[in-house]
Amino acid sequence: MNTDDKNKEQAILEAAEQTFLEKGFEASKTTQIAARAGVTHAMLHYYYRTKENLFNMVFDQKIRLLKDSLLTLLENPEMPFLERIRIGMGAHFDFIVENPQLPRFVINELLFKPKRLALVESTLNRVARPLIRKAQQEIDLEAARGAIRSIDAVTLLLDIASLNVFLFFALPLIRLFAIPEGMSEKEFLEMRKRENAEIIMCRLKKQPDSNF
Amino acid sequence: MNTDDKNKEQAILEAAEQTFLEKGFEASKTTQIAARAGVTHAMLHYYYRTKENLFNMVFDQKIRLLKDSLLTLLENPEMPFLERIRIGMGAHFDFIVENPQLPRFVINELLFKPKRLALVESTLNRVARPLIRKAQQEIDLEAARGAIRSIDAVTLLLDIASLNVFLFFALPLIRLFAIPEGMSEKEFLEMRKRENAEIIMCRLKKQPDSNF
Amino acid sequence: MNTDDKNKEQAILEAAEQTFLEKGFEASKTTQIAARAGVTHAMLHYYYRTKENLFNMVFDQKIRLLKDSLLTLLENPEMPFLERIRIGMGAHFDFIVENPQLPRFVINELLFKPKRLALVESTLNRVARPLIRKAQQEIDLEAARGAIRSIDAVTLLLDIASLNVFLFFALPLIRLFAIPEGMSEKEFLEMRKRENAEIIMCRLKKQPDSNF
Amino acid sequence: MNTDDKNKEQAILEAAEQTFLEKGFEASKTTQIAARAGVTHAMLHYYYRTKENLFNMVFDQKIRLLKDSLLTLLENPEMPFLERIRIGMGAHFDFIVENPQLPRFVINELLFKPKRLALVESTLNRVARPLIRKAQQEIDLEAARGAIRSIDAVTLLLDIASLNVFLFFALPLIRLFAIPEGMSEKEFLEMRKRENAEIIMCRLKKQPDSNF
DNA sequence: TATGAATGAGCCTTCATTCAT
DNA sequence: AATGAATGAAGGCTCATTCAT
Repeated sequence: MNTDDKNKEQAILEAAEQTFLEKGFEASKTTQIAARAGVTHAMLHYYYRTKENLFNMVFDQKIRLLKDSLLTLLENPEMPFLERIRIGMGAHFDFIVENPQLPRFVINELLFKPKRLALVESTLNRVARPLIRKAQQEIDLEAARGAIRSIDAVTLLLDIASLNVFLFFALPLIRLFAIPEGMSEKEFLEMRKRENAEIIMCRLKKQPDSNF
Repeated sequence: MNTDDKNKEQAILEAAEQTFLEKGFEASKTTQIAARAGVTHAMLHYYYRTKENLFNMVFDQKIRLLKDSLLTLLENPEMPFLERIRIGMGAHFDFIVENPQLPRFVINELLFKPKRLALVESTLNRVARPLIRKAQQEIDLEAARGAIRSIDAVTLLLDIASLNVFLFFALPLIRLFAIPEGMSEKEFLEMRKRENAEIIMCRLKKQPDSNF
Repeated sequence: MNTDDKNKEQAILEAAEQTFLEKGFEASKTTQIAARAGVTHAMLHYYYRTKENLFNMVFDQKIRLLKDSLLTLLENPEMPFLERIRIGMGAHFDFIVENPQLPRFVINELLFKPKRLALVESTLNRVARPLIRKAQQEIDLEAARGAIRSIDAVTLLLDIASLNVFLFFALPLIRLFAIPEGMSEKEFLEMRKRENAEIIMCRLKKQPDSNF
Repeated sequence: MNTDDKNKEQAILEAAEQTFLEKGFEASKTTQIAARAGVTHAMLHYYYRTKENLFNMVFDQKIRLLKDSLLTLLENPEMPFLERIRIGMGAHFDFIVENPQLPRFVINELLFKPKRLALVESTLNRVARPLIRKAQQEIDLEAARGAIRSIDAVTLLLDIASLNVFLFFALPLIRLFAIPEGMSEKEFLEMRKRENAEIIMCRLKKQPDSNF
């Protein structure tokens, strides 16, 4: 297999990735993917046999990307806890900026397709549970020494994910009328990044009863 | 037209609604919708002519539902500002509990389909802009009298929506391993509702610089 | 059956007639005919059972009309032969003006549908052959007494029909660019009527050898 | 692509041509065309995409054929005017003998389909008008020098077309009972060819007033 | 490896016709 | 008599996949 072959195979994969991310499995057509990759339709099936198979390649790569990025985010550099959260949130946000179609893809093609979700369930249990347990331990430690309010780890992670991810679902709407005059989209996103971190900081910060 | 007849027409609409909400336009098949409704395939076309048309009926109803609920949420009962936010957030949350598939439907079929988004753009501009302006005025008033921190209205709304909506995207995942032992899903959602309100209250509350 | 009923039945027949004449059997739809007649689709089938049957009613009526008109044309008023030809041609021409869609209908639905043609073959033989024989006898008589050139009866009839009928096939084209400036379509048709008669007269007129 | 492949594509086109010529667009079914061509139904769509498209291929070719033949007919060999008319009429007649279904096809699918006629209107104006003008000039010249009676060019062309074309519409009828005993169809057509030319010659010939 | 050709299955839709009331 | 509802059959078309070369 020479470079050219690899290129073709890769071109198909990239065209498939773009198409699947944009439209999902059903609305994507192999003919169109092949055309986008600049190869014959038969070629696509020659390399990847079935649409399902091609989709799985893309899917697995995206899941791997997601897993890797999450693991990276949860790495433990020497840094105060809150600072690490703040940095981690920023990195998460930036990751989505780089992969803006990924959240929708994951939700539509993984979370809301029971069959596919079942396939990754065991992996999730194996990988996610320990991570969350570890995170909880650290949070408890911080709370115990009075650095932050006590909080459930899942709750915190969900808060962060909600703020960081949902923005990108709302973006097409926001573009229509909610970006302030004179502000570029990039600036808007920067502002949101700060806002999101701010909210989480505020949430974690030790404070008097929120009795108002 | 007796009850049975109406039932058939209605059954098709309901089957279509479920199917479209679950799978989106492309992945939904009229044959399958008809089967689900317990009618012949031709019957579906007899009542609704085309798949597109049937979809639009469902779509329009959902958009109307969304619009009505938003307007209700933004109504102005006699109540302190923060309390109104809290109540409104809860109502919003409850609305999604009742319509858990709606957010994904709106995102996939409206926000990420440029043609469809373009169709409602003018309506959005007409309806949403004034509401936001009004909200901003009120916020500014509250901030001026020192009741809350100053905040951009869009930012606040986006914060609220993010927290309330994204939860339901993550739910299939959460069900797998993140609901604490002994807690029902209902209890979990109740907890999240409080958490979301808490975060927003915290965000709005007047406080010293978050200099930690 | 009261007047109203008859009206409905008649309305269907008329709508069918128009539609079948315009578009032929296959391109005509019973739904459209019913709509055109202002009755429900089921009504049409209630009265006429099948599309085929409805078509036959229209068809038979048109064939009868055609036959009657031809018989009228070939009637034998007391008049010199050539004059009778001229008058008959004009009447034929006028008949087509009144039934401009009939020739195309007959050609498409009768002459070029072998099955249908077979159905009327025996009738034709019975009716047309004697008429032609009689015409030939008269022609031969006239020729014998030197009033006209000798001619085959079928040839003459075909000449006449060609000139009178084909004009109406060419009319859509003629309308586009061949009607002289300042001449109305009606005037154009009058001119053609005279021209056609002129040609036939010329053809029949006793003359020296056409050796040029 | 070997001979067989081309044959298949070609076979479809030929089957389509025959079917469309026989029945027109609406009454022709792609399934039937495919069967007639001896290929699967999907194959037809593989090569020609849509029925409309396949029809257009046939249609355009027929229009081209028609145009070319007309231009050939109007070519200007060195020959006396009347002789040229006679030769041209014969060629026209022979062209229809070779393409006996063409006139009906043109009338039904072009002249009586306003949309299609509109499509070619500009071409017609561009091509036909000058030709007619030129023909008129020549006629006027001949008339001026006393060689023929004066006549409108459109009138003459219509006379010729009527006689040559209509015959083929009447042919199914003529076959049934109007071909003289002992005469073959071929001989009959030869006779008609002469008759048609004779009539036009007679029409053009300088003569005393047709006052009989 | 590469590809044009080929196909079966399935989808959306229309339509003539029948049925129940 | 009248009609809304219902349906089987068929039509046009797409698409993932396979085959022959």
